[in-house]
Amino acid sequence: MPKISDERRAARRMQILEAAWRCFQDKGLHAATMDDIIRASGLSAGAVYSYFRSKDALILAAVTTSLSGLRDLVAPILSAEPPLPPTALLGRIAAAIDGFTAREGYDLRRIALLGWSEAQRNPTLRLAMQGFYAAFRDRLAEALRRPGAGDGRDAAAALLALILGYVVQAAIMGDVDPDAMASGLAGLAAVG
Amino acid sequence: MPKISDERRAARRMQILEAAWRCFQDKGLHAATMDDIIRASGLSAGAVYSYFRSKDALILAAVTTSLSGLRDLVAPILSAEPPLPPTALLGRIAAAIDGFTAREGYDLRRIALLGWSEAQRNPTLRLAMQGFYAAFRDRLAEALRRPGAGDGRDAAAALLALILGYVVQAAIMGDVDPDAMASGLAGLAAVG
Amino acid sequence: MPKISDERRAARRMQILEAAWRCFQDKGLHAATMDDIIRASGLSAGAVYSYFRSKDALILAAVTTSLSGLRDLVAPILSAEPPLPPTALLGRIAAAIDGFTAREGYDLRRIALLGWSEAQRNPTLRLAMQGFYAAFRDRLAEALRRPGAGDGRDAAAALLALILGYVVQAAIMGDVDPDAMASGLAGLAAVG
Amino acid sequence: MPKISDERRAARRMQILEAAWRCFQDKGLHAATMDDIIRASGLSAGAVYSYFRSKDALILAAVTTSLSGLRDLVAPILSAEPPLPPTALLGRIAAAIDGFTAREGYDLRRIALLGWSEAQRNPTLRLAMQGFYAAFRDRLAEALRRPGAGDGRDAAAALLALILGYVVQAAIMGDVDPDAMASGLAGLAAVG
DNA sequence: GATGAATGAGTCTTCATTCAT
DNA sequence: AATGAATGAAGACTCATTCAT
Repeated sequence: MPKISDERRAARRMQILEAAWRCFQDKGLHAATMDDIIRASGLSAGAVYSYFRSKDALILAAVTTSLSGLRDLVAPILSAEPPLPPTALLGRIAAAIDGFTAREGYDLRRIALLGWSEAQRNPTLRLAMQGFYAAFRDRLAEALRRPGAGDGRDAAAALLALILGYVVQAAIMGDVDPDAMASGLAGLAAVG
Repeated sequence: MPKISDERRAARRMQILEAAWRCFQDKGLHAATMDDIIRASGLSAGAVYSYFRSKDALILAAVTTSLSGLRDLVAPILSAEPPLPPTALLGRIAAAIDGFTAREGYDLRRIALLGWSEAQRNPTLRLAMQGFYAAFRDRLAEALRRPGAGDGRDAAAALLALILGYVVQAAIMGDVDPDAMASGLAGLAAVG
Repeated sequence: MPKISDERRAARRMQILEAAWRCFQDKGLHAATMDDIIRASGLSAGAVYSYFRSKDALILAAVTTSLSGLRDLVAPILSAEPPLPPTALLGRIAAAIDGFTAREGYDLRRIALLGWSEAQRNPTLRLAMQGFYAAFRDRLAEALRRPGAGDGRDAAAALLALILGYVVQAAIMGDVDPDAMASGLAGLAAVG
Repeated sequence: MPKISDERRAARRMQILEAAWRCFQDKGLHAATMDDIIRASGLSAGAVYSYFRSKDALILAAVTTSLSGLRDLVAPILSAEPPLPPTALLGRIAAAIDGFTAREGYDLRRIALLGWSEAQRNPTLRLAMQGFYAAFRDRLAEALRRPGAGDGRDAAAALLALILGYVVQAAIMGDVDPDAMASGLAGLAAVG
């Protein structure tokens, strides 16, 4: 076979990544075997390994790719004009996360939890995640900044916590939804 | 009279559990081997297996025990009289979580993330966690209930999200603290 | 099982080593698989790996153990009194090598060739071999030293070459014997 | 006229062979992968396989080609007139081997050791080597034959042993040289 | 009761070779 | 003719669990 086109390479890569997401979601990052993923991808072992050097590399790619997909989806919400209030921001972002999930056929919220867990023992992954979440928090701070108020740094940390905590509850409990979250934040503010 | 007193049995159990926490934190739930834990506990393989039927049972015990330790620590905060406002609740609970961690010499916040991940493929663990977090959220709802307001259910979900999200940020980023969280929530309310 | 006795451990180790010698001789160091050796040893994979950390470690042990067995066999020849002349030394040592081989049921001369080959890419093995042959050459030099003559250093290198070259010819050609070797050296001296 | 001239084919063949020598010397016959050799040769997999049917065929060619290169280099020494004495023969041949090595940029003495090792499990290679060394020993016997003496057969075996043993010591120890070898043989004769 | 050596199925990964383009 | 992506059968090694002593 002659050189393969870049598009075809990218398509194959995504094909493997989607197989990995499915397997990781079903069995977890460690219990999913490379053989599971290879079979699910429809390729051979050698082919998969020519796209990802190792299982760790595949895990890293699976997690960071889902993270950047999410970033792209959330970006327009953060730069809405005029800026959205925190409750709307929370509701919209949570809904976007749900939509991301629903669209692809596997629950990337669950992949996120797997990634956090893995980040504790995989330094490369940890760094990637730290970078991602730090940038995300910065963007939240910008979206929350108001003339005459502070830099929005703590508020951004709180809003990020709400988002992450939404993901955890969605993955573990399965009984939360974006609107409830937004109204819950409003309720907290009202009691406050 | 049994060969080994109940006290001694309980002490041994905790000795194994602490070894497991150390190993799990260092290497993750799957990468930590039973041999690692056995060695760290100072006992023999047979002894460890006489306390925990399997690695899964040990994982379950490690996670649920850390969860109930946390519950005991947080209980007084929830039943404070007069009831604390949400920001204070958040700040105090986050501080209690940090204290729990600091006191024992291993970071149970990290164990929590490992548990969430594992819960996705381990039904028993998932059920245990769902029960724990549902009860915790109920107690938060009680603590947030005010005469003339709603049942505090959504607010409790939001507050739980803030707490869980604090744990995630603490474990992954390491750059958040209880006070910042509390003031961030206040900031969100102010902007909102 | 309780702690195993040192004797039993040593016996098991030798059992594995002999299985390894057989397999290495039949297939070579790399073509012989751990599975071959495991099967030949009659033990389980885990048991074999509890005695030898890796295939490389097993190779190292197989080669160095055969080397030290040989050293023990040759020692008395080198310290014969009165000292033997070079031709006798060569004949006796070559015969001892043959005997070592014949006695054990596998041809350690062939293992030697495999070891030399492996030493080129395995630094640990190379160092072990350099140490062994340097010491052996020193002992040859002592055995060759005569009052009023030099230090026997070059002569020892030549005698070592004769021995090593004998091993090569025996392994590759199979048509040499100790006596022919000794008389050949005498012939060389006569022509010289 | 073929698409590619015979010259060009021969040049390509040598290009692959030299890549193979470099790789084999660095990593050994088995640890060197076809991919290593393909990359080192600068050709494509298909191209390399059009010159050598299999890795075994390439190994065979690499070893036998180096052997015949050596034979050509040594031939004039063996047919010197008047015939050289054994010590001179040994010194000159050892020096020629060193020169062969130095000239090409990779150490064919080491390739020889690899070949001996491989010959034990590769019958074709073993036959090729037996043929080569038998012929070489015959030529040594001729060169050693003197009127009124025996047929020089044993002496040739001893001289071949000295040469092979020189190669081993050079490859493993790296602390021998042709002159020391020659004077060592003289010393042996003197003590004898 | 306690020990820790042994088990062996299962994991990740490699690599000689082929063949569609 | 030439390319290099794809194949897939092995290979080395691990580790939860058991059970003879």
